[in-house]
Amino acid sequence: MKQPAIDTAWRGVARCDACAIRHLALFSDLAHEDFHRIHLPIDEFSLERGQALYHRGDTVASVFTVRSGLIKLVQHLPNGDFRIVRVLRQGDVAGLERLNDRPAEHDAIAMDRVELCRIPLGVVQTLRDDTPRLHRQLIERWQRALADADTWLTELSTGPARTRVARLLLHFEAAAGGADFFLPTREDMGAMLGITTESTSKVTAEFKRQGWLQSAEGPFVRIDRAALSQLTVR
Amino acid sequence: MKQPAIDTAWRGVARCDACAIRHLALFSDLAHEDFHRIHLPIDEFSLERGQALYHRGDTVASVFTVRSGLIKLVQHLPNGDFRIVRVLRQGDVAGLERLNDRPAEHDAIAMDRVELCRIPLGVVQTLRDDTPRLHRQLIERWQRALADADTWLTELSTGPARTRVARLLLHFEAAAGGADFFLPTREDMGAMLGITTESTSKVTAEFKRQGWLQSAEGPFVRIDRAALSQLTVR
DNA sequence: AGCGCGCCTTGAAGATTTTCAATCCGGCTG
DNA sequence: CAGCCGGATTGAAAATCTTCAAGGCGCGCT
Repeated sequence: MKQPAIDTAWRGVARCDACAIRHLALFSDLAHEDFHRIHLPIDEFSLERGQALYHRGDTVASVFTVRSGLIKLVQHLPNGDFRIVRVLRQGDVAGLERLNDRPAEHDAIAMDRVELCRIPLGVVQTLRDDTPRLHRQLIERWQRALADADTWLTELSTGPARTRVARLLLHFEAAAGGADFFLPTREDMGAMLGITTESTSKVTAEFKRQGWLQSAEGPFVRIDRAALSQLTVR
Repeated sequence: MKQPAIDTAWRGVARCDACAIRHLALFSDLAHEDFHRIHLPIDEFSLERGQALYHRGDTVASVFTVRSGLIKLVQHLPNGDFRIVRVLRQGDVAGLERLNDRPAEHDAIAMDRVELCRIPLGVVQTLRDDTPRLHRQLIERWQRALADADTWLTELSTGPARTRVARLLLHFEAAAGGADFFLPTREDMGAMLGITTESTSKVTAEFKRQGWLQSAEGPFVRIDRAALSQLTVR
């Protein structure tokens, strides 16, 4: 069996009760006491763009929460086609299915530099069974993942290319809270939208010409929300 | 708020411990004793094709398990487009999100005659918190729903129309255990695949001409698995 | 500075899909 | 039985996408 491709930047043991993104993370609802119930062998590490967190079929003994950056979940078809079925961002959990002892269902790949926490399955499973709060959090995650999946299908895989790209950009912007956001490669965008890299490029290039998509700091961009929303309607 | 559209054939109070599809249903793992822990005000009823089980935004106080027939979960876009994001069949649970107190996320519509059990939320919630077995079942359902969603995206919304239709037919056949299966309307198939009704019709008509899709008893059909699998590869 | 590499952009031709309109078909109704 | 209705099918033209190929551009490396 293929082993997970984690061989990278190990930052150290985490202190979850002092975590900067605790309000977003899996353990957000744990009470102070819960943290002391067990020793938490949780550590932080990071991946560079393109590195895999795990591959389909892997049976890693951990789940991961994303501290920063973006992780794409990729699913392949026998004929070589593939789709990005979801993108995980800050606070999301990768590898939820491992909690049910299923092998990983996707390839999980860093889209940019990503910081993560590795949480041993055992920790989550124990805490889950003991603390209803964590339990609720977990269900919550399932729900969110599913709602996301449906949205992708309905909004990002329906209609002509221009519409899809517009919706994707609006999504990213919304997810970033209206701020500038990271624009993935054309290939990745295409894989999210079910269109080719070239088509994606043609559309984004046009959006740029129209001034509806402008680059900002570094790899970030901003959009003309109103204009793109227009495209979405018709 | 819109009320659920159930006004139909009420069959009566169910006896879950004697249910014919118990091994598939939500309560499959409950022990005999569990059934006696509470009185189960669960009843059976049915919908005719086209009738709604609930609508997006409804806050029905029940979940439903499908005893027979097919339910489509439909999601609409502001511009009037829509996609079928999943199809529920025997043993599946409709309205899972209600367990988390979220309003329904889709329109749930009968695709043919459907028999259902209505299970009050309270019953599930109580049992869930008391019996780990039911609890595991529930998580299991979430997982399955999510895996389905991903499959739809990867297999049914990717590639040219012929390929998608072929994959859809293979899916249906597999879900029916290789037996003859119910072929939805072209419109519904189109909504699952993200293509127009006409395109769907053209492809299925061609498949019929090729003899890869033949009608069987009543509304049922059978397929040439090998031939359609071929289309899937390239 | 020169180069190579990875990704983006562009064009043109060809293939697919959508659109729009007409017909067809089976079943049901008056 | 004629007529009607809701799908299903078909065709032709127009709109979109994909394919294939050729540059470009920016950036890190030597």
